[in-house]
Amino acid sequence: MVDNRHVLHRRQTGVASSEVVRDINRRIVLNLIRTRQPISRADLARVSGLQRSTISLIVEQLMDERWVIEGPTGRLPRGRRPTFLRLNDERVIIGVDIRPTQITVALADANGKFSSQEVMPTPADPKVAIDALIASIRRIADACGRKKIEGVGITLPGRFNPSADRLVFAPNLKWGDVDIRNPIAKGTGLEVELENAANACVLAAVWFDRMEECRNLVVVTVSEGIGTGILANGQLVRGLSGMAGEFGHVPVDPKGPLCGCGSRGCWEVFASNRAALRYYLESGARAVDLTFVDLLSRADRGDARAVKAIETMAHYLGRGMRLIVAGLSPERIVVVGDLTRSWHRFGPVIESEVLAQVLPGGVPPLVVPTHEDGMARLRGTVALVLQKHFSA
Amino acid sequence: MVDNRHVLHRRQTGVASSEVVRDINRRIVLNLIRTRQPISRADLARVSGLQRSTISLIVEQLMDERWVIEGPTGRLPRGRRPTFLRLNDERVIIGVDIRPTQITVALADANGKFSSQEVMPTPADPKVAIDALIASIRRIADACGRKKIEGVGITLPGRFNPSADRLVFAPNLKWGDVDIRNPIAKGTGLEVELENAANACVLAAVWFDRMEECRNLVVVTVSEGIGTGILANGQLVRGLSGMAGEFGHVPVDPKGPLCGCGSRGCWEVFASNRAALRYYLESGARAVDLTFVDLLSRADRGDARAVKAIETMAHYLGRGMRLIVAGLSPERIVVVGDLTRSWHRFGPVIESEVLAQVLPGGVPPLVVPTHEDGMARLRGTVALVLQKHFSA
DNA sequence: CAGATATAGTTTGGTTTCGCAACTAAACTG
DNA sequence: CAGTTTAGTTGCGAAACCAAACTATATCTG
Repeated sequence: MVDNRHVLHRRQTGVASSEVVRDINRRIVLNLIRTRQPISRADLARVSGLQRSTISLIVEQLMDERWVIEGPTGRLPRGRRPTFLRLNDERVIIGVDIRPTQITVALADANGKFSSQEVMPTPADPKVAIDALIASIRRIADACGRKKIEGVGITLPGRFNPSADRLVFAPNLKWGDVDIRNPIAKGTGLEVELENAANACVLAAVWFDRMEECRNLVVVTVSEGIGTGILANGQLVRGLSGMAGEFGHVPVDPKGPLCGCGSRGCWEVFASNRAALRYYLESGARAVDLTFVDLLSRADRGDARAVKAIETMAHYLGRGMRLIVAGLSPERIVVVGDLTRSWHRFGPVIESEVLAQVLPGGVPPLVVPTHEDGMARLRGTVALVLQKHFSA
Repeated sequence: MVDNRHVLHRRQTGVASSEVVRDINRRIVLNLIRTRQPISRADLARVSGLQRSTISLIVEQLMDERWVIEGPTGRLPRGRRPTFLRLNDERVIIGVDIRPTQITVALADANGKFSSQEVMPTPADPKVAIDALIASIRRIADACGRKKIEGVGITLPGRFNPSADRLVFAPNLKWGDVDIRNPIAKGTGLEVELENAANACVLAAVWFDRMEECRNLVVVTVSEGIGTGILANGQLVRGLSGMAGEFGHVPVDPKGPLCGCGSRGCWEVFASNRAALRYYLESGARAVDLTFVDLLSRADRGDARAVKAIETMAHYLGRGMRLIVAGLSPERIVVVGDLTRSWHRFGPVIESEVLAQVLPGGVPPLVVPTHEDGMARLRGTVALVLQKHFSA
C-alpha cells in the first residue's frame, strides 16, 4: 500500500489556464507598442503573428487599462488610414538615484522621458535620508496633477536583498544594514522597488537602448568602486540574497593593496576612479582634493602623468574583464561611469587587453561605453517599476 | 506620413495560442510523473492544482505518445483504488562520456538507470574516435530490441558551440576544431546532443538529485583541469558561443606558472589534480607515473607529503571559489571529481577558505561533493536528450 | 464621378483548452 | 446489502485563439 497524500505539497507549479494565453500575448503586444510606437493594429498583427481580430481585442483591453492611447491616423498610398497607438504618458514613475555624494529624485513617463527633477546631498544618517526622500517624493508626486503614479524605483550603490528587504553590502554608502523600502512605501503610499545601480543599468540597456535581442551582457559601473550587473539568457542574475555581480571584489593580485571589503588586491583597488587618482599621486604629481573628472581634464590638457595614470587604470580594467569574459562569455560589456567621457583613452587600451586574453575558440565581447551616462541609472528605475506589468 | 511596413521583422515573438496552454501543462504533468512516480491521476491533480478531468486528458495524451504507462493499482483505506502511472522505460537514450583517456557508451532509460555499457580508450585522432563511437552506438542500439531510442547525449571535456556545431576549446582533448555532431548523427540515424561535462553535471543535479528548487548553483569539475557549469535563475548559462564557465582560466596570481591556455597563473594551474601532483613532487617526494588517485591513497596511508600536497590543492580550490561566490552568489557549489573520494580532507579546507572570503552581508554557499561521481556526467546526458520534451 | 482596388479594423463562427459539477466505478464498513 | 469514500470520466460553459467574411475608408482609373 502506498499512500503519500500527506507528503504532497500544497502549492502548484505555475500551471496554465486560458487566461495565461491572454496574459502572455498582452505583454507581447504592450512591449511591441512600447518599442515600436507609434504603430497601428495592423502592423502589430504583422509583427507579432497574431490575428488582427486578436490584436484588436488586446488593444481594447490595454486601452481600458489606460496603458495605451490612440494617436493620430497615418496615411498610406492606398486604403483606409491606420490608427496609431502609443503608450499613455499619463502613467508616470518616480525614479530615485542614490549615490555616495548626491541623491536625484525625478519624474518620468513610461518611455523613460524625464521632466521635473530634484537633487540633494546624500545625508550620512539613513533615517535623515529616508525622511528627506519621502518629502521630495511627495513634492514631485503632488506636482504631477492627476497622472497615475505607478511606483517609485530606487537605485543605489550596493546590493539589496529582496527576500529580507534589507540593504546589504554598500561599502561606499555607510548606511549599514537598513530597511529602505518599507519606510518609504509607508511614507508615500506608493509601491517601492529597489535595485543595485549596475543591475539598473542592465535593465536600462535592455529596455531603452534597443538591446532586447542581446540576451547575455554585463554592465560594469566604474566610480569609487566597481560593480557589475549580469544578464544571462535575457534575465538579471541576482543570485542568493541579491549579491551576484561583485566581481569588483575578486582578488586579481594576492599581494595588492588592502580593499575596503577586507581582502587584498581586489579588482576595484586597481581599476576604480580612486585607483587612477592613487596612480597619479604615486607618480609624483601634486594635487589637493583632485576629483576623477579633474584628472581626465588634466590629461586632456596634456598632463603626461595624468595620461599615464589613466592608462594604468584602463589596463587593469581590461585585465579584470578576463573574469567576466572567461566566466560568462557575454556578447557585450557595457561600461558606465565618468570614464566614458574620455573613452578615446580607455576604449583602445581595454579592448586590446580583452582581446589578448580571449581563450582560443572564444568570441570576444563588444566593449561599449554607455551614452548619456547621467541618466542610465534613472532610466533603469523606470524599467524596474514597469517590468512586472510589461515583462514575462 | 509614416509607413514602416518594410522595416517590420518577420520573426514571430513566441506568441501564445490555446495549444500552448496544453503544452505547458503537459510538461508540468510529465515532470511530476517523472519526479514522483509512481503517482495516481488523483494525486497529480492535487499536486499540480489542475482539475482531475484535465489530468485525465493530459495523461491519455502522454500514454498515446508512449511517454507514460499505467502500472499496478494502489490500495487505500477506503474507496476505489488509484491506478499508478510511471515513465515508460521502453524509451531509452544512449549516453556517451568522452574523457581525455577513456570513452564510455551506455544505455539508459528516462529515469537515469543504466543497463549495458561499453568502455574504450580515447583515440588521439578525432576521425578514428568518431568511427569507433558510431560502431559502439550501433552495437548498443541493435541490442536494445524494439525500445525507442530517443537520441544520443554526449558530454566532453571542452566547450561546444551549438550555433556552429563545432568543438571549441578542449585543451585536454587535442582534437582541434572538429564537428562531432553531424558525423555521428548521420552515422547512426539518431539525434545527437553535445554538452560540456560541467554543464552536463548541472543538468544531472537538477534532474536527478532533487535540486529542482535550487535555481542558482555552480558545478566545479576537478580533474586534469577545472571546469564550471553555471545555473542561474534555473537556467544553464552558456554565454556567447558556449564558452561561459571557464573560471578555471581566470588568473589568480599574475606571477604563477604558465597555463595550457597561454595565460599565467590560472586557477586550474593551482587547484587541479595535476597541481596536487606537482606540489607533491616539489616537496621532494619520489614518484614515477603517479596518478591523482594514487596520491589520495598515499595520503590515506599516512604519507605526510601527500597530505600536504592535497591540502595545498584544497586551499587553492577554496580560494578560487571566491570568483564564483563574489560573481554569482550561488546557493550551492557542487564539486565533482576524484577528489570527492577524500572529501574528509578537501571539504573542511575548502569550506573554511570560502567562509573567510564571503563579503559582508553575503550568504555563503553550501559546498557539497557529488555522490556516485562516476555516473554524474552520464546521467547528465539523459537530461540533455530529454530536456526538450520535458522542460519548458 | 462611379467603380475597382487596397488597406485598416470589426464581427462572426469554429476550435482548443480549462474549470466545474455531476456522474460512474470500485473499494471498504457495519 | 445499503452507505460512505475515493478514483476517474463525462458533459457543459467560459475564455482565448484563428480564420474568413464583413464594413469602413482611402487612392486610382477610365
